[in-house]
Amino acid sequence: MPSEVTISLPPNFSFRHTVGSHGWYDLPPFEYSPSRPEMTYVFMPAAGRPPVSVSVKLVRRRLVVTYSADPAENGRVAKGIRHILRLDEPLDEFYRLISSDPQLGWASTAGAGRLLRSENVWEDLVKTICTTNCSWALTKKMVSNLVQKLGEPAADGRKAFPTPRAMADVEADFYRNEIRAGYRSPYLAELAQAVSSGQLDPETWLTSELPTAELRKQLKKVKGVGDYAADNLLKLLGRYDGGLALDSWVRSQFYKKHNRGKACEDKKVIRFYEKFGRWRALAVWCDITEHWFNQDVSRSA
DNA sequence: GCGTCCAGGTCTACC
DNA sequence: GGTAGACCTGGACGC
Repeated sequence: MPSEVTISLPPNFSFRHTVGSHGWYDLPPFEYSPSRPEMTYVFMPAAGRPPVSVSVKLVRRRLVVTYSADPAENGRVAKGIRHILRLDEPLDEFYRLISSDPQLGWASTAGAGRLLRSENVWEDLVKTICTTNCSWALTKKMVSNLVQKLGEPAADGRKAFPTPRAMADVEADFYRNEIRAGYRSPYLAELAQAVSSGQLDPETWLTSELPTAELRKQLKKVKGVGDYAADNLLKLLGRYDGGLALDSWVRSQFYKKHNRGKACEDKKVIRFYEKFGRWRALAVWCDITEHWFNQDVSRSA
């Protein structure tokens, strides 16, 4: 008999805009199909307990989370889902700022703007490194390999993202030959060692009181994390006042939408979103992903 | 089927 | 601080 926990939602929350906010839903241990609005995820083993595989569905403006584990896991599961879907993130100021904006008003109407994230910063950090300098297909391959080859299975057989310890237990050659991480292999091995040994604790970035520019410097100290990766991580940490996380795809979308298809310097992109102040990185993302949700921009859960 | 070229960010060495 | 070249993979392309 599966356990179940129900989670109430903030008024401006959209399930599909949050889960589908960026590509994370397409990477294990997430599973999601827009045509079947149910998200599954596997929480890592914790405190000697095995991974927990959860299924999340929207039922009458509430999230119903079912999982095959002891009901004593209710607290952890509910807290984890709130974190992943950013249910406690205050976006009222952002929505007020964009509500009358011709480009972004749709996002406040739709309840978009919450960017899906993993249960912890460690997982987001490794996945972000796997997005750099390669196609999305290769990112999927690397992350799938990590989960399949180093992740621990939950009761239903689905595997969690590997822990720092599990990743520290293998050599750089394993990442090169088995994960197909290429030149990122020594970066992943070094990162896993640092986190596993306690030398680096990415979770502290969530509550860091450092100014965003300083925190960005900290992130860039991790090998494999450059400008784009640091800015992407800052967004997942809830900091939207860093850089704009401009990669080739974001740039090409901007050129199409705002520059008659012609390439331009990043300075022009930055100027375009300046008016959104400390929300600029979130504004960029909402703007260039608008077409993903064009079929229905109502707050349809 | 094979070889070549290219795109994709980051690192390091160098200026 | 800015720049060039290397890193590695997989897809596209030509033969």
